[in-house]
Formats: sequence, structure tokens, C-alpha cells
Amino acid sequence: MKRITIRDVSERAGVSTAAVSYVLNGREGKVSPDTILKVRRAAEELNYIPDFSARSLANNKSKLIGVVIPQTEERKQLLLQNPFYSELICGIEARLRQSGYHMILSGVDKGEGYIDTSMQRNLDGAIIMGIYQESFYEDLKKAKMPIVLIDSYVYDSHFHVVGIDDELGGYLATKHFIDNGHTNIALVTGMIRKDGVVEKRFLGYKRALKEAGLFYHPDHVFEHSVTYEYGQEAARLIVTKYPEITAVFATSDLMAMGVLQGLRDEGKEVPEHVSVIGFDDISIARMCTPPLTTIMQDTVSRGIAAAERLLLAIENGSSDHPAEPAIMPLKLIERESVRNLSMNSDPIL
Amino acid sequence: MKRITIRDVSERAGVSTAAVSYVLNGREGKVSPDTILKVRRAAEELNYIPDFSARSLANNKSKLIGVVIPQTEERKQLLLQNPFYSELICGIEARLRQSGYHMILSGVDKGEGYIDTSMQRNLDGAIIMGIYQESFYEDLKKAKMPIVLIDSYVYDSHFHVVGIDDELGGYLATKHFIDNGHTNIALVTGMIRKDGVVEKRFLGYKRALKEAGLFYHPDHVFEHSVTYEYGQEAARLIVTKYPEITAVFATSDLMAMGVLQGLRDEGKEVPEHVSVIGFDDISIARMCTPPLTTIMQDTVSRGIAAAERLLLAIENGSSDHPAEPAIMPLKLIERESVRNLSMNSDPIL
DNA sequence: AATGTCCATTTAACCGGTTAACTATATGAT
DNA sequence: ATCATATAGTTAACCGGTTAAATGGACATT
Repeated sequence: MKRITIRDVSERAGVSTAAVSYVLNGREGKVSPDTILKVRRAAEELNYIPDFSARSLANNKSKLIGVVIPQTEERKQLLLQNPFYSELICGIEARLRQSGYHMILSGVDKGEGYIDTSMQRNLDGAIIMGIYQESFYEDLKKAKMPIVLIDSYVYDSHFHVVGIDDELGGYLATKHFIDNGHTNIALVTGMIRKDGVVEKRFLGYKRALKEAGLFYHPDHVFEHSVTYEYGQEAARLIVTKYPEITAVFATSDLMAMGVLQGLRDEGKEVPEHVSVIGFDDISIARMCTPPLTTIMQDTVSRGIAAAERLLLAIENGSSDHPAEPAIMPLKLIERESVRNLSMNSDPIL
Repeated sequence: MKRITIRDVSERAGVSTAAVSYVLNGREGKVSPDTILKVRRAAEELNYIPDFSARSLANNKSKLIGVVIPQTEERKQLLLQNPFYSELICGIEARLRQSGYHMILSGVDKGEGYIDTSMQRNLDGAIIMGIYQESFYEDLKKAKMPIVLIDSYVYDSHFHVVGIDDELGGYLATKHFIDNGHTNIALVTGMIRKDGVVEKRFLGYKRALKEAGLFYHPDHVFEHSVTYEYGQEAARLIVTKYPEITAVFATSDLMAMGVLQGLRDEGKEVPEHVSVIGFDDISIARMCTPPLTTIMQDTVSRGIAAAERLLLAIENGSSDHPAEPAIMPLKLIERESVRNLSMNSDPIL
């Protein structure tokens, strides 16, 4: 059961290996229709499947894309428990496969060592989700391959960006609370890092407050990690220490779900006592109790868009001058986790 | 910025490329300590990173593992919305990376064409999650690489299996209902396919019923697709057509969450009116309302175990005679979605 | 001194493709 | 008839490693 090589095909077709290679790669005007036919037939009959390693070695194209997601520091595992990443990956994988590319999925925490992977595998490009320390981006630049960033605002001429208007998202959520008569609005969020998405959402939050003439209260910002558990903890804090708060904007649905649970643990009803808005509209947002009002981004489409962008850059060989950031649409989805305080004068249960 | 090759290292160290290769691959007794030192230093100084394509071409080892998960037929996207797969992948990725392997994640529906991927990339092995049509397994056998199956019972001498005792899981869930005084217990499940996991869970369900002297009622089995939406639909059916049912065993947490929502849509409370048990203990099982009683399997560990098993098979070159199936532990986690009918004589709200 | 062994090292073929450069033939222009 | 050009196909070097076989030197044996 030896492997069928291009030589086998060339012999069977009665031509040189070069001819076979030209036919199989669709080189224009290098081969006659007759030869094309012979080669196609021979390849078909032998069920020839090219070896990507050999191909990669010869022409320095691996058809391999690195996909990076954050990982937990302690357990060295992918942060895939946040469905946000899963959904992105669905989109990315589907689009890549469609063009004959494959995806190598890796977790990264500090970003050290990823450059090795990229070199070893001769990656044609990479999609980086999440935000990392500066040095990682420096390494990525050295890699000299097209790179698409999702969820970080490192606007550098080396990087393509497929983002959303996070500032607007933060604004819309906060505004929605204000429109519903809320004035004490908490923000529950992961670490606010420079160039990260939550920084922008935070900015939008502040803008909405300011625009409405509301006071920005730093104590009402609960900042830690993007986990269900922290959402829960923040909710407890809110109930016990800041009872004036009637609305919580969580910068990810996962945290929002934690907030929901935390409030419940403390005997508060949503939205009767406290209203909650999330971010992302991951699929479980509509499944929780009550269904979560959230800022929707079409995550799967965003994954597809990121892959598309990357493929384009690869095929153009334009790793240098990326187009300007693609900004995907965004909107607030009203479900049942927000109560209208102004109109509804029902007494609290 | 040319690539550093083994030749560069050999020149710098003043030895042949063969010597470098031997040192870097730790060939015993082929090189003197002196040479080892020189090579190590040179490689270090040049920051040499080997090219896996070249290596793969030369020794037919790619250090690449194929990881396959089902995909939706319509949209050609990975079934990653079920966190069960995400969690497995977390475990797999972590373990593979630890040993210098990388993972190519692909979606597959009918299984056609995957064999091509495997050939093109010279995969060293594969981990297959989910269940597929017969022909896919036939293809896999031809691939002549170690393969680990998760979630299918194709006990063939070609395949390694890292499973759980699904029959027991089904039994435990059903038994728990019975112990709590339930006698009309519905089963909500994806398609019951031969050699699939749900077939076994179904068997466990029937065994528990029989053991308790309860009548197995085929109408109480709701079988369709493993989705939140179907769980919801099944719940509606149950409430409207089979009001005698007081307990629902869903064979995946995702479906169980749909059931929860469907019951709520119909104005039923869980567990006051209807009790629910899920399967898998995905992370959101404890996050939903009420927290879901479920059959816990440590999914991440199972991913790790699968990877471990595969690596072992690869390193032994033993693609032929797999050890017997590894069966991971299982237990019922009691949360708040089951009501005890027998002891608790509170009137229904 | 000749021969055999061992050890460390090198040589060079090989993996399976791609592609620049070359050859051979046909076509067209002068 | 001669030369230039275009077209179709081939040759062989090359990508960056691995590894069987050959080499060469040191040492021991007869």
C-alpha cells in the first residue's frame, strides 16, 4: 500500500511530472487540452491525493491557518467554555474548509512560543482572538504572514481587524437602561486592558451616562475576569453593598448569566428587582431564565468574515497593507431581563 | 530574512547536517558529547526552528492529529454549539500540545472526503467524536493510522475507544427518578442509532423501568435531534399530549435546557410540576434555572484521556491491536431539577 | 604489520512535490 | 529559405529535513 505520487500519475499518463503538476495546479497555457485530459484521467484512476508537506516544502505554502484563542493560565486549557469563541470557530472553520485550507487550533496564554508553531508549520496566516500582552503582537509581526485580529484593537499596519463597534455596543446597552428609567447602572466586566474590547465598551457606557447627565460612579464598575463565577460574585456584591443599583450591564453574556444566578442566590428577581443586559448574544443567551436582553453580534458571520479576509490577504500576498478594519453590525436584542421603571409603576413584588 | 535551516546550523557548528539531525532528535550513542554541545549551541544562537513539512516528508511523521466533530448538514458548520464538544476539545488540545503535536479541527457530516484530508496532511492519528454512517468508519480503517473514537460504539479491532458507561448513565438517571417516586418518565433524545451512545442510554432507561416493575411506554420516548430546540418542542408535546408524565430524562444537557424552557413556555414549573435530568454536566448545566440534575462525566478529562491514548498508540506504532475500551467514570449530580414525589406531600402549587 | 572492531562522523540518496530554464516543434514574418 | 516567436513539454535543481551506508581514525588482537 505505497502512497500514490505524482510520478505514478505521470507514468500512467505518459507525461512528465512537471506536466502533471501544471495540470493539477491549473497553470494557464502551459499544457494542451489533450494532456490535461490524460493527466486528469490518470489521477482519477489512481485516486491520486497530493501530499501537502511536499507541496509546502516546495512552494512555501502550507494551506494551514493558525487559529489562536486564549487559554486559562492554571490549567493550560482553551477558553472554549465561553461559547463566543466556539461560534467564531464554527464560522472560521467552515469558510477555510471551503477553500481547501485547514485550521490548527491552539491555546496561548502569554503568547510565548506561538511563533515557533507558526514557523514549524509554515502557517499561511493566522486568526488571533482575544487580547494578549504586547510582546505577542511583536512576535506576530515578525512572522511575516497575514494576520487577522478579532477582539483586540491593535491597529497596526501589520494586522487586519474584523471587529465590531464595541463603544457603540456599550453605549446602546447603557442607553437602553436609561431609556427604561434606570439611573444607577453597574458595569460588570473582565479586566479593562488597553486596546481591548472592554475598554471600548466601558467608554460607551460612560458616554451614555454623560449624555444623560448621569454621574459616573467608579464604585459601580466591577472589573475582574470574564467568567460566570465572577458575574455571580459581582451580583452578590451589588446586592449587599450597592442596593441603589437597579441595572447591570455585563460585558459578556457568560458574565451576565453569572449575574443572573448571583442575583437569584441573593433572593432578587430579574427583571423585577434588577435588570440585566449582556453582550454577544451567544446561543444560550436566549435559553437562560429570563431570556437575556443583550447586544447581538452575529458571531458566526464574524468568524466567516475573518476567514474570508485572511484568505484574501493570503491570495493577494498583501501581508503588508491591510485594508481598514471591517466593522460588523451590532444591535440590541430585547428579551426579558430588563424592566421599564419609568412607565411601569407596579409596586415591586 | 531567510529561513534558518539545518545546514546553517551544521556550518556554524562545524559538523555535517546528519550530526545536527542526530543531536536534535536525541539519537542515542550516535554522537559525542562534544558534538552535542557544539550543535546545541549553534542551534540556540541561530534560533533554529525545524520545518515540520520537511520532517514529515522525510520520515512520514507529521505530528498532526485530526480531530473530527459532526457538523450541521444545512449550514456546514461545526456542531460546536454543544459545549460538550468544546470541552472535549479543550482536553485534547492541552494534551496534544504538551507533546508537541498539533490539532487540525474539521467538521464532517457524511464523512465523505475526510480521508483526503488525512492523506494530504499525513495525519499521525485522529480523534473522532460523534457517530457517522458506516462508510466513514470503513474509510478510517483504510487510513492506517491510530484512531480514537469518542461517543460511538464501533468496537472494531481498528479503533481505540474512550467512552463512558452510557447504559449505566441511562440507568442511574431513570433510577433516580424512580427513587423519587416518579413512574411516568419520558426520554428525550437525539436519533437512536445503532452503535451510538444514546442507544445505550436508552437501554439503561429501559432496564431501570423493568427492574422497578414499571411499564415501558414507547410513546414516552421523544426522539429527534440533539438540539435545544427539539428539547423545547418535546416539552411542549409532553405537557399538551402526555400530562401524566412527571419526569423527563434528556440524553444531553443541551436538550435538557430546551426541555426546561419548553416546560416554562407551557406554564409548568421545574421541579414543582415536572422533574428533569440531563446528561454530560456541561458547564452551563449548573448555570441554568433551576440548576440541572444531570449525569456527570468529566468531559475535559475524557478529552485528555483520548489524546493520551492516541499518543501512546502512535508512539508504539500499534495501530492494529488497540487495548480494550477505556471507560471513564460517571455519576449522578443532584441539583435542583428533580422533585421527590414520595416523601414530599406538599400540594402542587 | 596486518586485521578486525568500535565509534563518531560524513556522504548522498531520498521523501513528493514545484518551477526556472531548457528543448523541440510548429507557426508566422520577412 | 531564414529567422523570430509562440507553444507544449521535459529536465533537473530545489525545498529542508532524515537516515542507510560509507568512511576514517583509534584501539585491540593476533
